[in-house]
Amino acid sequence: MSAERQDLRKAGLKVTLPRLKVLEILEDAELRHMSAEDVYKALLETGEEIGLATVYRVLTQFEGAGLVSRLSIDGGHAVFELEDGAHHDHLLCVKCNQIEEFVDEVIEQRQRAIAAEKGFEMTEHSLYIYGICKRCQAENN
Amino acid sequence: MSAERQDLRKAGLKVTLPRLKVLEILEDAELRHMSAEDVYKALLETGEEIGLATVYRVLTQFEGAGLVSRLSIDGGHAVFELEDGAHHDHLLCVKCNQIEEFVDEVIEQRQRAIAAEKGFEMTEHSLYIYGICKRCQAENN
DNA sequence: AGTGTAAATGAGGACGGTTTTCATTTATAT
DNA sequence: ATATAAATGAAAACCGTCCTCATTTACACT
Repeated sequence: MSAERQDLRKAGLKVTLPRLKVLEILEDAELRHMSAEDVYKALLETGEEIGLATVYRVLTQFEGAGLVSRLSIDGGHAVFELEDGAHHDHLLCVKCNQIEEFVDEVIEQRQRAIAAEKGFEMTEHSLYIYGICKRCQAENN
Repeated sequence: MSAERQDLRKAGLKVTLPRLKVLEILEDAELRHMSAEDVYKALLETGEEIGLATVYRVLTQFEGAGLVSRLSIDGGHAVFELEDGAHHDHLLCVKCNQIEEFVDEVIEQRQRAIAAEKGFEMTEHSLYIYGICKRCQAENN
């Protein structure tokens, strides 16, 4: 049994062709961050006839099962990434849309402190730094 | 000439009734953070017959003119707030949708440092802390 | 292996927030 | 006053996402 089949079983999901294929796409993609549309197109390219609605459903289930996490990029569509258990925040290039990840314990700590100060029971947070990546600066277009 | 008229002129916008009324709503509202729909409803309550499309247009123009800023809440609709020149981040209650503001210079600084480390020229950032506010915890519903 | 049953899928339409279109109205410069 | 460019209203278009429902599929149990 492949590793993907096991992952799905462990997540309590029936092993179906759409789920296997979506998981493969996410694992094999050179881009770690993909929108539902990206996954759909990648599936088409590999010759799989899987409906867009199914892609959305599967990604949402994967999110619920903890296999992927969903990022809500500023003002736009959702982007998914394979969950690796390690929390991190994101840095986005506003020109090429490349996404980098980072973790900063100082920021994490300050956030907890602020929530506590305000009397909030923090459930989660989202931090995005927007900017122009090194490569795009070099191309300065 | 009212202060609102001057604000609009200064922003390079023609002084029209819809723009004046939207600005008044934002200034007089007890809620500092309002969606386009909120503003639209508030206008109806004051007896102004201004179309929702116009509200969206006006808010977008105000954003471009620096009169308001737009928050992109996780997964949902946009929320607008009067711009007061002072940068701040937000803390949102996931139960009552109340929004609080905060500024933390340590976090600001760490963000700049992270962008620099990664070779990014930072243009902006967005930080939202989600949680349950004190009041909602007390009601524990 | 065969089969019943609940779950998953595909196709297309619905949906909600936001934006566009285009004909009509309005603010401002002259 | 009037010309003209800009702003507005109403309705339709849009876009990402989700739902509906008929059909297919995976899995549990003979």
